[in-house]
Amino acid sequence: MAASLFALIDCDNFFVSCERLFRADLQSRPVVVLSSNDGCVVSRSKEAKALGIPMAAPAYQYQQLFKSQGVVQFSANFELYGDISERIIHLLTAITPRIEVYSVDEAFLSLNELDISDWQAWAVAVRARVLQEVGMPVSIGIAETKTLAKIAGEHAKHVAGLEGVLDISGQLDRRRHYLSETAIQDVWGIGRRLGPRLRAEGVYTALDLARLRPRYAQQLMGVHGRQLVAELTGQCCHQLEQEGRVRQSIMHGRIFGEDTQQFVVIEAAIASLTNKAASRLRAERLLAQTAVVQLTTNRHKPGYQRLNHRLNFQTPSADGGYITAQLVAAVKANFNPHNWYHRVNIMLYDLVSQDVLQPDMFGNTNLEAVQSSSQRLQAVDSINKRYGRQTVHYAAEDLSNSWQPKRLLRSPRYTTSWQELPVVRLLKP
DNA sequence: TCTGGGGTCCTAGGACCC
DNA sequence: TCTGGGGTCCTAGGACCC
Repeated sequence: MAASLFALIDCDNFFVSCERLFRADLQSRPVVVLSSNDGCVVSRSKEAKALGIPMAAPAYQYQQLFKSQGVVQFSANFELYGDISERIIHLLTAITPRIEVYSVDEAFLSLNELDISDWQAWAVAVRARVLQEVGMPVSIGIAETKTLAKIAGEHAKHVAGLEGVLDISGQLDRRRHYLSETAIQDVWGIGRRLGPRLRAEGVYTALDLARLRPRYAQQLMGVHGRQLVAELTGQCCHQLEQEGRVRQSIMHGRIFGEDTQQFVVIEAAIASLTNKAASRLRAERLLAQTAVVQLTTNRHKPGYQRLNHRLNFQTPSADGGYITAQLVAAVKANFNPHNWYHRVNIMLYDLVSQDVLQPDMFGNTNLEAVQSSSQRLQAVDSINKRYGRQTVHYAAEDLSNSWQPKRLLRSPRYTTSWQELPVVRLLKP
């Protein structure tokens, strides 16, 4: 079997870089992007990192610093980020169809099929092309396994002189050097729990981890540990995953714009989030057999309360109206009007394809019920596709909008809304 | 006053079976 | 009074990712 070779393409400070695309004036200023409700910092420019603003910092604790240092803040603008992400994927797919879109700002490419002699030069060219055609700065790491490519990508981003590109394939000394320069908690798969546990065992760097006996690694970290050691020594455990994987769940949740004791506000939020999830189900030709609703108070305040309700459907469904009605009824029965509710989550599980609807033990699929609701839903979906999302929606979604998160600092949806296109002004000489 | 949202996978333990 | 061993399924919770 031929040895494997991967490239990781990773956008630099993705959300911030998206905002900068349309704001040339922000190129060298500190910029942060905030989560929904403008709660915490989810993306930071290099300059913002240098000011000591940590990832996930609660924005309210840093307002003073933002002000004194001239940090520019944005609310997350996911419409914009999604569109930029698609453009990059489109470009990379033209380079090779052997691509795994790992997240909104990262993709793995399988390089085995490409006939290239100088990977370093190739990566430099790819990087220049993404910058030229989309305007996005990226880093590229190349190695025999995904875990090693991630590590190479991290160093490509930070080590001066590398210019955003690092190939550590086929060079044991280089690989060892960069592994020894990688702190254990920066290894892909080592999080806030395993990091301290490993350090307590004397494992401080990726190189220390690579040298563990696989059995011992498995004892410490389960089967992941064993795979991690293999990946760090160049044995590929994680292949490229292209589309075709079946999705396990769909979840939508929101922290409310303001905490509430009113049932109608919660009903509106449930209706809206459930219908969003259900239309995603239909877009992927799936049906859910289980739905869960969780309603909670603020966990940062005393007297934290959770209401958790699970429903199993005899006939799998993608009918947002039906699922909403069930979930709303379940919440209503357990609703406590003295609580200040803070957040609601909707989850759809046990997904099956519409095409292989399983009959129950008596041979029934309730096909008629499914078909009549699916005709109605198809009509709704095609209207919304043509005239825009939410053109047709449930009245319950309009009962209140006070649950909707605040996005006071959102930039225009430059590339996805006709009303918000960027405007170019010509200055007279 | 103010602390995101959307996912996946593994494991331990209980219930139950023969 | 004695109190096995092997197996499956389900669930909750933990851990990780971006």
